[in-house]
Amino acid sequence: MNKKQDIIQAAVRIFAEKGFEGTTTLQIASEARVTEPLIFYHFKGKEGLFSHILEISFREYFSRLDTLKRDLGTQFERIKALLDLHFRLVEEMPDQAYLVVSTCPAKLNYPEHLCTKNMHLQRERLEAYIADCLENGIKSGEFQEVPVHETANFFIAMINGLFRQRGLGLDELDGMRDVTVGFCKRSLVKG
Amino acid sequence: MNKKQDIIQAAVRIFAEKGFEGTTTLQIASEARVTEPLIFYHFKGKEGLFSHILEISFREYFSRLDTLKRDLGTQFERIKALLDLHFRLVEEMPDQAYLVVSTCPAKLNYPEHLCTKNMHLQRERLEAYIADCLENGIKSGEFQEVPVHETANFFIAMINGLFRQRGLGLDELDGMRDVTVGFCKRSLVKG
Amino acid sequence: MNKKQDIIQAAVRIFAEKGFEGTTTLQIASEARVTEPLIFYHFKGKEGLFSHILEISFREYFSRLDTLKRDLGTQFERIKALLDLHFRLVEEMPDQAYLVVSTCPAKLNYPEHLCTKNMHLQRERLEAYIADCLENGIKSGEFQEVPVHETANFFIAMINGLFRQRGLGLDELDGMRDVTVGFCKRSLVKG
Amino acid sequence: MNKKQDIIQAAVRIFAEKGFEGTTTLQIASEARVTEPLIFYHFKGKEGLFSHILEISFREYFSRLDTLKRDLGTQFERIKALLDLHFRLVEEMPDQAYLVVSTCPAKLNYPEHLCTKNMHLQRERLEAYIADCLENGIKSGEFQEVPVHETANFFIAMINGLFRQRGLGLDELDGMRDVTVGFCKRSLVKG
DNA sequence: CATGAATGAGCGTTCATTCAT
DNA sequence: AATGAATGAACGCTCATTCAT
Repeated sequence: MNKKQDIIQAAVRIFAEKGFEGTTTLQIASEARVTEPLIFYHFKGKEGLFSHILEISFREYFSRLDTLKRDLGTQFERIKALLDLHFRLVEEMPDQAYLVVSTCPAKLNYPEHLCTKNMHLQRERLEAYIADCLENGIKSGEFQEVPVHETANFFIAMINGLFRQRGLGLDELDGMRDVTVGFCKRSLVKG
Repeated sequence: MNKKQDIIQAAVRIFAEKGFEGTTTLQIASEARVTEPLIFYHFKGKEGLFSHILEISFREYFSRLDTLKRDLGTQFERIKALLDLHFRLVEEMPDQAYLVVSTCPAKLNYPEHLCTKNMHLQRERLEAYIADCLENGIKSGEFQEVPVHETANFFIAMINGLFRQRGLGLDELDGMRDVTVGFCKRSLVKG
Repeated sequence: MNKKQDIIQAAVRIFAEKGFEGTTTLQIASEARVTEPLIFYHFKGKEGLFSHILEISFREYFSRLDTLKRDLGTQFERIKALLDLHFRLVEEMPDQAYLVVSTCPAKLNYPEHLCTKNMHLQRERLEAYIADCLENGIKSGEFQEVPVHETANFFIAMINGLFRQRGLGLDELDGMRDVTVGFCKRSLVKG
Repeated sequence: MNKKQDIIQAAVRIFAEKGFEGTTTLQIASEARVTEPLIFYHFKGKEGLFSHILEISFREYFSRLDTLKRDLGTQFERIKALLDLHFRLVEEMPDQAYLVVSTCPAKLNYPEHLCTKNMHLQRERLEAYIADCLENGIKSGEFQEVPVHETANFFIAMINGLFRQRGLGLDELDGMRDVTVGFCKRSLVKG
């Protein structure tokens, strides 16, 4: 079991760094201090290992999304919770986070690919969550009137952009979270 | 001359779709209706072709950045001009735009790579431009007081996120531009 | 004990179907509902298992040859008994019969191989038996005068051809036996 | 073109000696004094090379069958011509002949395989030819009355057996041809 | 007796690249 | 300018085998 985990750990790191095609099974095996065939023994091959990692990453991600509560004080606190969740994710598992964000889009042309299905699922869930916040906030007078669908879409793009930037090590996390939250709050919340 | 352009065109499309490692010279040659050695005759090889494409893409991008005027009416109009520039770019040359955004980050570990240099250059220029807008706007009372550096960083991430999303065909362009501009305006501009 | 037999049974079938090189130990293990190392425990390995099968197959074959009686009524009845023996063999143990006939020849280049030795032994015994029949038959006036050595050789080739054809399921056994016997009888027996 | 032929020549020899699975592309490349990738350049791979060889072998075989004349003096001369054709074939191109006879049967489980189709075609043609000879010969009184279908089948098995034996170098050709022809003549032709 | 984990050796294949023409 | 032939290097993967348990 130890070596199996070593493989996963090494693979996550290298896949994140070099992408799927740019990574060789030998690189993974070397970094995991294991021989190549063991990758084929535990997972079914390079693709299988990659899928396994995606699966556990998406599972972790979706399970975190599940923890978002519907009944917080204000709608903006729900928005903030969503942003926090992503900042925390990228902080706690930066490689996995970046791996998904950077390699999955390349698979969007293959409708049956694990990436495609999960990415669409992710977008649907994020959009539903954000749209719900916005609608409630607008109805209750907490938020400005904004086009719900497009704004949700904008949020998703923004989150992805922050995600990638963070994964690439191009900014400092602490400041960014507050600035992001502040930026969104001023734009959405009335007064 | 014709075939050279055919190669570039094919390469841009396939590199954008499959990434650098995921693309083979045979695929490019086939799509360009050309034989492989011609790629080596015109460019120095796969890497050379890739670099050539990056070079012209970044050149086009930077030359567009150069057209941004410093003395528009308000600072937010300058911000808006920057956003417009990116939306227009992704609309006019979607493959090149997406290619740069999606494949360059993978090279950030190689400090000497064309991608790395140009990406850092891009970030510096964007940051300088946005920071200048923000500082002027804050000083003149047009903008809220925001942390300049972090907000510029946030803008860059946001622009990248929108860029990628658009390149992936995951949203509709028209609505997004207005929503984005509106979102930023409400957050920045006083009153 | 049970599992050891399961392995042999599975191996005979798959070796016969796919040849020695075309068969993997995993295939055998799977079909025998056993793990691969057990093959190495009971036999010494793939080659050992193969040899074991050859050994029992040839043993069975030679022991059947031993039962052929020298003092039947006519020499042609001895020929007929030989043909019958082979038809019965392929009927009773088709996989083993076909396995030997189809995989052994490939080993003829290795003089030390079990196959080579046994095949030469088989040819010698068949030739001796047939030649004896022919010589006696010719001397007694039962048979036409035929070149003994070459005719024996012809018989061996014919038997092998029928064997293979039957093993491949390309003809119906019943009719073939009578036709074969009749064909040889008319050719050999006088008047 | 030279090297392409070298590959074919080497492949025919080694495939014939070791079978399809027992042969490695490296062996072929080495014997042909060529690098492995050239096999994939000219043919599409190991399987492609194998198919190519089968194709030209069967083509040659069938084109020889086409030359068999229908209007020879006697029906037995037609039978003799068929036997001669096979003895000549194995003499002139022993490797190809043996290759087909020894490796094709293993593919009979795959109905779509080139081998399967061509082997069935071969059997049909041989059976049709032999059956025609027998029927005419019986009608005209040249031949004994024999069951046509089964005897044709017997002939095919016999030819295959002789073929294989010869390909394996287990007998001497010259004597065998006369003995075979004589054996069949005595059995078929009246008086 | 039996297995899960692990490996060394080698296989068929791909790919970017070179070279003679 | 352009190509067909050819190759060195490396890749993902399979397989028979070993070993600790």
